[in-house]
Amino acid sequence: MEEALGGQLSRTVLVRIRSALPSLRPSERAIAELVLADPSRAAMMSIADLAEQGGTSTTSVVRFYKKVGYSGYSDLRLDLARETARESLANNVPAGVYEDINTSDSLRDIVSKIAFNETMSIADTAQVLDVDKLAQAVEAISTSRKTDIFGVGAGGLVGEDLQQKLHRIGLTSFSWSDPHAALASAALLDGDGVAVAVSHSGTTMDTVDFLLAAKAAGATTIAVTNHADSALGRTADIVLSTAARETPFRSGAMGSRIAQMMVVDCLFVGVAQRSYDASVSALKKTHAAVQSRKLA
Amino acid sequence: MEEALGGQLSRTVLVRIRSALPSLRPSERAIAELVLADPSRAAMMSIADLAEQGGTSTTSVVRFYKKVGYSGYSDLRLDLARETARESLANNVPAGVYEDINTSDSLRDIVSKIAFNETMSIADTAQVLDVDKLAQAVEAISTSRKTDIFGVGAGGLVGEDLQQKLHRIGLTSFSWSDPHAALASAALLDGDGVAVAVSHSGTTMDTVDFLLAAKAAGATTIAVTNHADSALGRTADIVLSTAARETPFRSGAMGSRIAQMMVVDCLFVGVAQRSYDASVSALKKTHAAVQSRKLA
DNA sequence: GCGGTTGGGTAAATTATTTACATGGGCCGA
DNA sequence: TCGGCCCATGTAAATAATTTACCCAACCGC
Repeated sequence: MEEALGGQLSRTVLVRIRSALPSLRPSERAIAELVLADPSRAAMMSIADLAEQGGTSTTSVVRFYKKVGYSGYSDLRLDLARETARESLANNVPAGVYEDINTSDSLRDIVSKIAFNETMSIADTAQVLDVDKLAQAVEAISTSRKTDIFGVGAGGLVGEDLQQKLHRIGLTSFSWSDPHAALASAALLDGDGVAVAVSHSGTTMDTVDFLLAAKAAGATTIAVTNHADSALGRTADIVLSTAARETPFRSGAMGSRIAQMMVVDCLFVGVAQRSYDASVSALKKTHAAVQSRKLA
Repeated sequence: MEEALGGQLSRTVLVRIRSALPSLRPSERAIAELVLADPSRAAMMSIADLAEQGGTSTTSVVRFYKKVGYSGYSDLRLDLARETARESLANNVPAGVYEDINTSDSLRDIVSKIAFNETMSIADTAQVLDVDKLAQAVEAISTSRKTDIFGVGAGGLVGEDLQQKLHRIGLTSFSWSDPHAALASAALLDGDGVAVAVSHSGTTMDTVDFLLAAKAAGATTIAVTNHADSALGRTADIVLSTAARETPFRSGAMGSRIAQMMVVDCLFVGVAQRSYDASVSALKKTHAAVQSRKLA
């Protein structure tokens, strides 16, 4: 009973109550049984409620939770709430989220499946992402004079996102959507430049050509791709791997785009952190700049 | 917010707090931020504790939780406990992921924090997303003659993403980045048209103007925003709410963009599913079309 | 039947919460 | 620049919850 400490470390209230049961006196036991019968309801009752429903007094309720090991009633209450929340979650895993989306899915199913898929894409990518490589990429971009970014289709949007972000902390970067313009810019890079290519498959010719041009010009090349051993991956100096789940509606490219965004965010925050004060001040300025276009 | 009912049915406290944030007064917001910074700790604090730590008074704490939609403090407390229990189970969360990113974080920490933040943004959004509203939006877009999409900054990228997706299944849609062009196109909409606006805050003037123009022209208007009670939300016929976590590096807009993407994906898949065969065949064609630009 | 022990409760003390009301600072019109 | 008004916030009183102090009754062994 000496483990006061607020009770938050306690494992499983219900188990403790159950094991204390034999040592409880009748009126305390009545309370215990009430709690065990419906813990989530109990969590929402006051001491007085509990006492009344158990046909006893508030004092007995107090004695009950002290014997179970709590120093205060709200500690018990919170633990009860936590534990029931945990259990309801465990029973709540929506069936079939792994499957692809089909005609019989309700909109609710679709939302669940997409949420699951995208969540997993992020989690997997976080796991797969090589922090050393990320550090190299951060270093390269931070010290770069100019960063050219290229991707087509969905990858292009991710590239634009990175460009917007880098720009906002005062770095010079360009995101190209036209392959010719991208090639031209890449050709003008030098040893102080960086080229970033975004492609899920890593097989898009234009994207590979872009990195090749940048490499030929002497720049550091970075690839964001799901397939490190693709043409793109083999070309790049630094490969940042995504781990997207591309199940539902394959061509929607939902998981891959989310995973790429996540990598780009890490890249951005890593770069911003290296010059923290300058970045924060730049972000403040850029934020303030758009405030005039906002309503109250 | 009509779901008082003691709070036990409430979806995701943190989401509610976050979306109420802009409408809170400074001292209330201090409390809100304290809670968001460490919800599980907040669950164990009394009103007085919270007031003291927030440098304000108990009254402000009361006003805070009333605005967020709770009728009593213990309701909030319990929900906080439930939710943090759920989250810590969902992805046995490394310590400190709630905090903002700071100079002492390693790259590994950064990756963890971003992954957690984005994962939760998706999960929260999935929970908060109103399926009926989504169905209405899907219906409107599916039967629309033309869909105009507008957003600025990060919202613009999300809009482009939606445009690309709709286009790929053969629907006529445009994503505008220039506000004048957007207004012009919106003005030409009619009852068969749909306008989609993407804005986290819902307060960007250009975006609101765009929806107003579309509405005046007779089109169905859809808003994707974190703040349903913003100017944008009040303007739109259909509001699709996101529930982004905007903690780390606030202006990075990472959580909001991910959440918006997720909503857009649901919209897209919903629309695609309504005409499943046509969509799948269109997707095959568009996929095949870009194969020629790919390497073996 | 009498001291002591055990179970249980009443009511008072303490602490937490909610509500009512007061204050002060900023903004707008004159 | 002044006065009034409103908004944000706080102080303090009222209420409701909790915890503690203390009391009573039943039972048990002698």
